[in-house]
Amino acid sequence: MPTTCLRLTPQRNIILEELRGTRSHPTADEVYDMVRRRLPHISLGTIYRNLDYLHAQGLIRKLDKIGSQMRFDASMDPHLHICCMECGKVGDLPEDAASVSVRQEAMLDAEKTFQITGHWLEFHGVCSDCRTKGKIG
Amino acid sequence: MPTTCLRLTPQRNIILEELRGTRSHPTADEVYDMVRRRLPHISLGTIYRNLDYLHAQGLIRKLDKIGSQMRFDASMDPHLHICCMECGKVGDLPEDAASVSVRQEAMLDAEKTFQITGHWLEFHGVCSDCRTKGKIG
DNA sequence: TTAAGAACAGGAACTATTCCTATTTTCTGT
DNA sequence: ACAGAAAATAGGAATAGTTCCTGTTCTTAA
Ligand SMILES: [Mn+2]
Ligand SMILES: [Mn+2]
Ligand SMILES: [Zn+2]
Ligand SMILES: [Zn+2]
Repeated sequence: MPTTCLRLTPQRNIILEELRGTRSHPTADEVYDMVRRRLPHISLGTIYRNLDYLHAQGLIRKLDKIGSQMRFDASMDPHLHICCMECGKVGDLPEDAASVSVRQEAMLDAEKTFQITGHWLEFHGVCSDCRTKGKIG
Repeated sequence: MPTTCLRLTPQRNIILEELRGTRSHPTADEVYDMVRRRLPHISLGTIYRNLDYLHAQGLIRKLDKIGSQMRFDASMDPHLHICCMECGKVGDLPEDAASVSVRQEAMLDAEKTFQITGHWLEFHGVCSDCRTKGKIG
């Protein structure tokens, strides 16, 4: 059996290290800026390709529903996200902060057409920076 | 007091009528195709501008988290959405099909930084068309 | 060692959406 | 009804996040 081994090139390693070193859920070009300090000749295409690769390998998360740009997250333990409606900052919520309960009887009709496989839940709010700005300005 | 009156131009009226005549949650250029049959000279910019206007006036919904394109929905009664992971089709679920319960104690820590104002919940699944295609092909 | 495959840098292409501008339509006060 | 002001429109250019392409370099496995 051909083992689909994980190939960790220097570029992939450094992308992963940088992502693991932040809690800011950076966009692709924020990752680009972080990685370029250590690999000045890396290309943005390599950033995108390898973020996709690492996500496909199950090593990082890809948040494609938050804001207008994709964001990436190296923490794989189950948790929820909250996004500031003013500045777009993304924060973490503990996994048990909220739960989604589904009423089967109400789903039955929908299940005739759609087979439900999962869901996406995200929270919206205002971060502390934007709240203080709002009070002063 | 200056009353901010609702301006319903012919273009806006027809966009609204077409959107109210479908349950397909169309994208902007699908609305464009629908409206162009009745207004052959309308521009895509007018479609976008007026879909934004109608959304700002609270007359339609704008689904910006589903798939890679915005989708629009004229049914304003509260309901949830389910999106086919194969073809991107969007369907409705009754509002009481699912509920999100939030554990206040788990939120307290997060509330110190983020003030939570709302949330977004959407379901993922496979539509019946894609299920039959999968079985045959 | 060598051939095949994978990943790379750099930059072009793609595309959904927004922006710009000259023209037309609608509104408001007289 | 009329004139001036404000808003909306058509058409097309610009923007920007992401993907794709190409020639080159690196890695892996006989
Ligand atoms: Mn996170
Ligand atoms: Mn709907
Ligand atoms: Zn903020
Ligand atoms: Zn489908």
